[in-house]
Formats: sequence, structure tokens, C-alpha cells
Amino acid sequence: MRWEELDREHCSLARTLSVVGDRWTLLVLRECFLRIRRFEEFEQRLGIARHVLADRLKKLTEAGVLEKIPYQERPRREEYRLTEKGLALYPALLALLDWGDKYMSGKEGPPLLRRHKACGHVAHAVTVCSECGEPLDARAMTAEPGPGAPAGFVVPQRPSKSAVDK
Amino acid sequence: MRWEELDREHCSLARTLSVVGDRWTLLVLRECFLRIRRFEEFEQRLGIARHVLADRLKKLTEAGVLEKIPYQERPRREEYRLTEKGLALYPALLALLDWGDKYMSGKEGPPLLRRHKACGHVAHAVTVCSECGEPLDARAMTAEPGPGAPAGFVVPQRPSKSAVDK
DNA sequence: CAGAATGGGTTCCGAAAGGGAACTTGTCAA
DNA sequence: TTGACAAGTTCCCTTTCGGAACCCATTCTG
Repeated sequence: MRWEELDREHCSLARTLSVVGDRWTLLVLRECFLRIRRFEEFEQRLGIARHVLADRLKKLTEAGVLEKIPYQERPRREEYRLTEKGLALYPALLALLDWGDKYMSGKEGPPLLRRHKACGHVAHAVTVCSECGEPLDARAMTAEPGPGAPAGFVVPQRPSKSAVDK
Repeated sequence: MRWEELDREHCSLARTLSVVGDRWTLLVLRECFLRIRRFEEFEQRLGIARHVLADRLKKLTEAGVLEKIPYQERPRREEYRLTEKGLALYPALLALLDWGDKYMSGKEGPPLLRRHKACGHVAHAVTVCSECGEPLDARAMTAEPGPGAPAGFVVPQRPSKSAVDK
């Protein structure tokens, strides 16, 4: 499978990755959520090659995750801002961040904390069920075909042979 | 910045991406959560080049996300299973999946649904504050330095000049 | 017993993507 | 007139990837 084919996969994760499934793209988005908006700022903070940055910003803009907004005319200059679609990636970024805080931080602890404005506490994200509100983990969920499933789609139900799940 | 330097970054997202920030890695993990465990199964389902698959499985194993478990001797064969550390990535995968369901599905709707065993409903993930339980979005959070912050670390507070946030 | 099959890789090649640095363009300020 | 800025673009060289072939220990099939 080539990379350009990913967005035609019948899988929401694959389609998501066709937009953000790249080393640099998620770091660019991290900066966006920290209110970084301009080309040179991205470049300096990330140490990314300029043409790679230009490419990623272009793709994110085309995907509707960022939009270019002029902040001055003559010479025209534009900055990149998250759209609603882009802001909606926050839970995903936060989930990755929290995993890193938990499993990849040195003994000093996480380098950056997030405070919830509404309640005032330093907080991390908890993923809960949209229906019952209980926290979710992998073992609590089963998968089944949805309306967009291709014909003949099979959800693997059990390990190949040795029946019992650890 | 080269890729091997990423895990030394003072940023939990960067460190997370040093493990899973790769096109194929997250798709391999998707398969793991669908209970796919064997080399040939990954290869067939993903259409990934074999040496790339071998490399990703090796890296995920070294990172402690997967572990190799023998399922037969003579000839010895091993399969890859998620560890607790790997299972803990589920909320991140789910968040990316939900974003894809919402923004990248065709008009047919998402191809795969997830049902919460505990409550029986088809559900998606909601990200809530660990302290007050309210749903979180990007605008509800502020960042501040944590215990692992490098000296002189500055959290960008406001857009560079044109003060007002849209 | 020979030969094919199985599972999990490794090797090789040409193509694509990335790192790094230099060059371009439009505009204003000194 | 020269310099500085911001935002790219171009070039060259190295690394990684896609695709196919090959390898190896063991077991099955004829």
C-alpha cells in the first residue's frame, strides 16, 4: 500500500493517518495548539527542513485542519490557524501526550502540565464511553461492522487458533 | 532534528511519536487491537513490505509495547501481543479513530463500530477532565511547565503580536 | 525419502522522502 | 542602494520504503 492510497482505505484510522499519520505533522499540530502560527516560528521551534514544513502545512491546509489567514497586506503575509476540524484533533493529541507522560517521561516527570480552566486543576485526559460515561479501555470494547463497511467485511473475533485470550 | 533524537526531546508527545509516530506503526497497532498477532497476518492484512513490518515489530517490542510470546516449539514460532503499555495506547487510537469517523468517513458512515461491553451500547470515546469529569476541548486547557521541564523553558502564552485570539 | 509447504524473517534494487543549505520574491526601513 | 523580513522554492545527497526474491528450520504429503 502506498501512502496516497491510505485515504481510500475503508478504515477511519487509516483515513485519519492519511492526514496526520506522519512524524512531523503531529509535531506541527502540537505547536498549533500552543498557538504557534507562522512559518518561521514552526521552523525555529521544530528544527524541521523548510520544504518539509511547507509541504506539511500545505497538506494540513488542503485537508481543512489548518487555514491560512492573512495578518498583513503588502507584503501579504499569512499565518496558519487551526480550524474546527483541527481543534477536534485535540483529544487525540492529548491521549498521545498523556501516554507519553505516563510511559516515556524520565523520573523527573512530565515537562508540561495542562490545567483545566473550568475547574482549575492540573488534569489529564480520561477517555469515557459516550453512552454510559464509564472509563474505556481496550478490553471493554468489541468491534462490529458499521454502515460504511465494504461488502464481505469481516471483523476478526478471536485469535487465530489457540482460543483463550490471555 | 533527526528521528533518533526524538526520544530525547523534552516533550511527551515527541517521545510518544518516537515509538508510534510512524505511518505503519499505528496501523500495526490497529491490527493488534483487532487481535492480529502473527507476522504473516499483519503482512497480508496491511500489505506492508516484509522488512518494514519486521522493523516495526522489532521496535515496538523493544519499546515494550508488544511482546513476543511463543505459541509452539519445534519449530519455534512466536506471536506479538500487546503489553499493558501497549493496551494503554487504546484511548489514543480510539481518539484518532473517532476523529476519522467524524471528519473522514464518506456519506455511508464509519466502516467499523465499537460496542461497549459493559453498557451494551455502540459508543464513541469522550475525553473528559480527570479532575472534574467535564468534557475537554482545546480551548478549555492551558499549558504550564511541569517537573520535567528543562531550565528556561517557556510556554508560549499568546499569539506573537496581534493580541486578540480569534 | 524427496519435495513442497509453513512461518518468520533477510537481502537487494530502484524510487520516494527527508536533511541541510542556498536562492527567490515582495516590501519596507536606513 | 543596501539590508532585513517572512515565506517559500530549489538543489544535492542520504535515508527509508515498496516490491520481489531468497533463506532456513521444521513438518506434511506422496
